[in-house]
Amino acid sequence: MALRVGHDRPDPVAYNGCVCFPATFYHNRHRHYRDEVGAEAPAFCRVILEARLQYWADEMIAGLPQEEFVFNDSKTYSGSAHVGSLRGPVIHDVLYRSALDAGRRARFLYGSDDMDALDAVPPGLSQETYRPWLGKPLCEVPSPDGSPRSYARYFYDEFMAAQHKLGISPEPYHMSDLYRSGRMNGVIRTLIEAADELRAIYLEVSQSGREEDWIPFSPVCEKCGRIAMTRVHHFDGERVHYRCQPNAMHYAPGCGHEGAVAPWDGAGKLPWKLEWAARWQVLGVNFEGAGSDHSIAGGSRDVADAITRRVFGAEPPANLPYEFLLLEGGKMSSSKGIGLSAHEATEALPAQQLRWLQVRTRPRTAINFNLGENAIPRLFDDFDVAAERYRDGSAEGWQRRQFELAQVRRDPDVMAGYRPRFAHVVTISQIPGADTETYFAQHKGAPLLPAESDELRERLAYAPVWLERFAPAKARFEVQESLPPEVKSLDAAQRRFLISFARWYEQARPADGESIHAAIMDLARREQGGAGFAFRALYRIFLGRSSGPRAGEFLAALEPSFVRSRLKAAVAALD
RNA sequence: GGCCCCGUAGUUCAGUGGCAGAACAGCGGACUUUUAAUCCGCGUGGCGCAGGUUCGAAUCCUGCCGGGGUCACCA
Repeated sequence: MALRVGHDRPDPVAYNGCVCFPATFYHNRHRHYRDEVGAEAPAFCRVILEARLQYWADEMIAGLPQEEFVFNDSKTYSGSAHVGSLRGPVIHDVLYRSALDAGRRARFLYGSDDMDALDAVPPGLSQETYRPWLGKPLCEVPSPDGSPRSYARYFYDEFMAAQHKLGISPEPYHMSDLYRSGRMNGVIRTLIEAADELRAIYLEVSQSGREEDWIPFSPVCEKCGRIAMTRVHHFDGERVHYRCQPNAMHYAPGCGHEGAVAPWDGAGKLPWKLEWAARWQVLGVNFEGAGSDHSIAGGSRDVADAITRRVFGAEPPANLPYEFLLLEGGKMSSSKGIGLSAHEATEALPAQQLRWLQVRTRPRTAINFNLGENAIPRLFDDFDVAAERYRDGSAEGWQRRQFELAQVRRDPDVMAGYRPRFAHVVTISQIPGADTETYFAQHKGAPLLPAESDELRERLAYAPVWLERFAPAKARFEVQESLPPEVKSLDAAQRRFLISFARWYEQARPADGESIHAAIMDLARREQGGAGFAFRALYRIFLGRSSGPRAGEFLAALEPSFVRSRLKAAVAALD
């Protein structure tokens, strides 16, 4: 927007009870007064910089009139939900918490679209067992674990467990319950009777035609039990007349049955785009973000919005299009076996870091999620930096909110507490017998608070997972149980050093890493060429390699009797 | 082909009209060169390219280049 001094005037912004103007206007005004009036600009031209420093969720909530927010999100469980599916729940949970923090009333609903058909058998499940179920509603398909719950319910429970780990606890619902209880009956009738209008909406909004006798409903076939390929061609006021079409879907055939059934109480379902609009009415949803696949111009969100306005005469929920979570730069696909399920992700890295990863990124930006090399330690580091800035007050307002909303549990002691660097914990965790609690209390400079001990224990518990699955080889080390045979490769200077170091260690009985480090340097100085040879000798006999963690602290953390016997054995082997 | 997102330090990314930032890596130091654990210090930059708007552009507009995503039906 181009502004001219003394001409255009931007819309004022209400902020904290003051009327303010955008920065551009202020600067133009300021120049105008300075150059043409020869005076200071009046005080009413105030630039409120804080306004653009808000966290996106708070800004969004502040801009909406809802007295009570009803957030909704849902998913079809045709298999394990992949980790990218967590983006919707995280975004909605952040908005939900933001609304509550703003003093609004709010609910957060999460649905299982379990009237949808099974459209593929995911890899890992028996093709023979599940092929007969293709095309049937997920609420009817048996669970993979043999339990009485449905296939959809099994994967729903798995995904909700992952959500709970991230601190997300929406109110659950299942579309099959909504249909069977009759709560959908009213909107089903409205939509079936509005078939002509719906056909027009499809044509206008998404440029896709529907046949003249198209009725928007898919009954469960009374003969074969499939729902995906039934086509209704007539509604007589009470019953829909349908045919189970043999060639409608590529993944499973219809049985050819022709019948008529009352479309109420779970006898079938609405097509997706209509069902979306219908459930908004039934559940009173007034905010629902949509993934970028739905958010295409003329896509399902546009159709659902148009139906809400034109058929239900209501305003559609506020929208927030969001991008996906990509793994290693590519889209995850459970059917191709690429990617990681949400459940697996909560085992591959701590829930707190998984939540942080998503909360720190704005919804419209795709998250490129990596697990390899040092990605996870860096995630810890980034989180810890945010925590430190939160603690010492140097964080901007939006950064504070980002950190608050990233918390799995909003525990003030944890948020403000000391946290050991993850890479540090990884190293200490590999030293057998190390007293980690004491070690990190010493590093902190004070005893650990209960919440800090918990945090340490969580990191200690996760360290072996990272070491085993993702760490580069050089991050791993192992104290050798017996003297490594490569001790023979040590040279004369290293042998002399080990003899004198063993003697010193025997006499000094050192208790702390610093004095050990000092002794190593001291003894090494007696040889030529720096201290490297001495450290390499120690790493060789304890770890079987030529480098390792800081030697002083490392040796101090080991059992003294073990250190003595290993030194003795090494000296003996070198004779 | 249409649409959306991204392109900023070696790397991953913040910043979205007002003095180019952080983390990690790196470099220097903490005993006279051990180290992917600690501490202190140091920012290494044509903000993808070309125009435009503006007093002022990484930020807004147009076009282009590169990367990713998405677009029948179904969901």
